[in-house]
Amino acid sequence: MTVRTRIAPSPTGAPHIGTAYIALFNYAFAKSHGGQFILRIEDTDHVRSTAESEKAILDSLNWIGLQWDEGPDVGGPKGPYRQSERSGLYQEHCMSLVEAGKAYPCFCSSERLKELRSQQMADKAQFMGYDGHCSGMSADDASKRMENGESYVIRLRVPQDGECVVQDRLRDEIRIPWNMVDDQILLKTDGFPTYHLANVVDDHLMEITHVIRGEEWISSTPKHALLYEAFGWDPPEFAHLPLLRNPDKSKLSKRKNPTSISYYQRAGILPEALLNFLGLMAYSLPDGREEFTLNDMVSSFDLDRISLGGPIFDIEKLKDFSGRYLRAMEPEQLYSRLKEWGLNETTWLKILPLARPRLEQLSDLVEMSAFLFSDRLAYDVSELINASESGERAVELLRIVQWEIEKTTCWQTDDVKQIFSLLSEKEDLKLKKLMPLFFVAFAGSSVSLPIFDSMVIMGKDMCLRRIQYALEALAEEGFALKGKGLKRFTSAYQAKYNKV
RNA sequence: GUCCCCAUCGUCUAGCCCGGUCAGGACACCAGCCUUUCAAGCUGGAGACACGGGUUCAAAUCCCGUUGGGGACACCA
Repeated sequence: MTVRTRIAPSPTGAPHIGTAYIALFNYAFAKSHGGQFILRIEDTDHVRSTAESEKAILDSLNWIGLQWDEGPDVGGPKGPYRQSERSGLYQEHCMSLVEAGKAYPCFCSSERLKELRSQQMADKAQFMGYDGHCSGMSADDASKRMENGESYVIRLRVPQDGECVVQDRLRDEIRIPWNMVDDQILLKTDGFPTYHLANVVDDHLMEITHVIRGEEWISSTPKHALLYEAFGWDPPEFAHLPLLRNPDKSKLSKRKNPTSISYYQRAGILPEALLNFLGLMAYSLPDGREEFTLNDMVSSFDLDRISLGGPIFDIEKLKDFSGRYLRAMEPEQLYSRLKEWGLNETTWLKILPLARPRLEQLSDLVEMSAFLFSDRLAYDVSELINASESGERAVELLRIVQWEIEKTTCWQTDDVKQIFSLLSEKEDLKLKKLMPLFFVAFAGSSVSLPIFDSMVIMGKDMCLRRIQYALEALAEEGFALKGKGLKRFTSAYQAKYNKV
């Protein structure tokens, strides 16, 4: 039996550093056993999935140096590798479960479910989840209602009592009482599968032998185990990796840390250093070496050496690693990496039209454009505060723009401009009044190159990071939104900006 | 709240499975050396077995409990 592992990202946002981390271990495990590593796109959430995001994920994983044997771009014998192109498969499989009585149609409205949930919350119920309202319906009744065109979902029939024993490669067996598991939706109203169904069907059909994924999945593993059993399939071996954490130990999140791989790319972290560093998270080579290549890791890889404490993603140490790799390069090599990174003709030709009207000496150019290549700017906090009505107001405006940037999927000058036009309109402030703050936040000075174009050159992730840096600088001076104030501001923002 | 997972320097970790070396390394920090400065480099320093009970001649290591942290509880993955 050849080992086959997979990474199954969902294309619903910026490529996440955690995806690369999980992918790395899947890759290392498969390759160390002479097996295959597969990339599958889990785009069953058709509302949130985008083609841009899918592309960004593939690009990022490629950038970091991970290559898959099968995937949507390279093809393979078990394709298609995009779940949206496999809908028929899930429906067939799901209906076979219904016929066998292992799943059932449910006609409950989302209103009823919402009510149920808030009731459970209010009662502080021990069990939160579906109450099995439709589970006892006769097959006749159900098919009648389906024929009548009523919308429905298909739910998995989960045992009422007893416990599910899950084998985890990295832990002892995990026992979860069945009454903690609710009748999971398998097929949504739109006919698309949920993660649980699609994942199990695909892992089986793609002959995945080892499911190496994040710890967040432990509690839904019983559903997956039950599905394998219902289909009469042998389950793969499960290994749940500890989650990457923020410095405050919570699960790594973009609110508290840059999580997008493309940010690290823009910031000039070397991909081999990032990969090396990720290999140090929850893992160590048997010989204790800290600097290693992907091949080094593969050749000595031992999944059982994973340590289970959730590692904090420490950017300082990542920078140190990047520095080691950089310093080891010959100047020629360094120069070519610099060009590859972005210090090249293409970039300069984008910058020059912006800089030209402002030039007196050629030498002006370097200072003028330095911020486009920087990571963290040396902020003068008083400038940040003075560029707005007050420190508090600066924080609010930066926050709004942060949220608005996150919402955009396109990143051309017009898209950027639109963000600020909206802000100007909603906040009833002229752009001239509004923009100084953002000049300082993005460029480090209220006098700079045209900011919308500059933002496009820097890229969305770097812009987001600059806001974070500016917010940090303001927080050091005591200007911050947190706790209840943040909550109140967030809902006010949503009411104001999210008009549908 | 309920269920589940986890627990060695501030951080990443070695050691744990198979009890017995001053608990080892790396980042960060501090000091010295080198150096026109800084960085890098080199040398040194400070810094951890969460707590309480067992088992044992002996516990970071095995067992139980407590505490702490984290995750999950969606027609998201």
